[in-house]
Amino acid sequence: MTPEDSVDALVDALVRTTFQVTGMLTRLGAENDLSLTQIRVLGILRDRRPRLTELAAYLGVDKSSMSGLIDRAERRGLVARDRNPHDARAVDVYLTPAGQELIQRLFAEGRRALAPAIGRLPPEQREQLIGLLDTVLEPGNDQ
Amino acid sequence: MTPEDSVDALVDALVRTTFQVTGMLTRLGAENDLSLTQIRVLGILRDRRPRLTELAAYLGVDKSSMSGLIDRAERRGLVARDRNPHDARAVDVYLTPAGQELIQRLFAEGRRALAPAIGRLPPEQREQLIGLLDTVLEPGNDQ
DNA sequence: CAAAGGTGGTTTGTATTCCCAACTAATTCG
DNA sequence: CGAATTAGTTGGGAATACAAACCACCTTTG
Repeated sequence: MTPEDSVDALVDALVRTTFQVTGMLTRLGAENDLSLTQIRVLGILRDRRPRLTELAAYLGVDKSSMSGLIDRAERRGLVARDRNPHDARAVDVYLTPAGQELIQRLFAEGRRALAPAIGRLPPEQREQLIGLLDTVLEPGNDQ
Repeated sequence: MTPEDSVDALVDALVRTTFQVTGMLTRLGAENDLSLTQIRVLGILRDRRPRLTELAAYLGVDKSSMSGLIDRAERRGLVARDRNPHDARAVDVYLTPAGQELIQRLFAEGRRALAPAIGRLPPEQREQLIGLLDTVLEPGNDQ
């Protein structure tokens, strides 16, 4: 396998993994009245408090889409808005306790859904895989 | 790290990876007038010729959603329908040459977008990662 | 420091996506 | 053969998405 081939094969494997996990998340979301995008929003907010445009950029959607998305999530009591203290134009978004609880529950369900797949890997290989994924994704959104 | 912890950490890493790749795919799709779901459809059809309901189940959406989705993709000349020869109720979906060309181009763009991330991994670790991902996801859609 | 331009969000309008429920047609099973 | 299933489509209504227009606030510059 040449280095070029390994890039191709790895992109392929990453995309297939993504599709599989996305399918799982979509089903999980449907059971909880959440769209895939909403799940992604909650997942990102788990450990961040971005402004609205940052969130939109991270998710790859338009800021106007994000505005409505946050509207509905806010109406459901899952997230809240706050004016950014350093920039009066900006709006920070964060999880409410209810939102935190929900994402935590989803995460637990996700763990259960992925358990059979992960179980195919002995623990030491799991840690190896974690390390490799972390290396690949570390610096956040390049591009 | 206990085995239980490694499950948690791996789920986390897989989900974060999925979010990142999904963001990339969403942006890529937007540049080509494709929704994320349409990209997933094209991606699946790359090496399969499923019937409509299979496709819907795989993507985690309702078959009626899939019907319209295929309608629009068909109108754009990307996919085509064919009656299943063994079951007159069923409809097989497959990529047209134009669809094949498009998904190929998307794949190339995806490779370019992921290049900096993948570049952080030496070739032998890439192959290791490919192997691990294959092991985890091998048997297709369990659950 | 005031005007000009840039940036962050919201709103409006339109197309797409999605679920649900109802329906048709084909298959399977009793 | 008739009843129950299964595959797919259609129609209705909500959510999601982008683009464009807009307001408010920042930043830069003369």
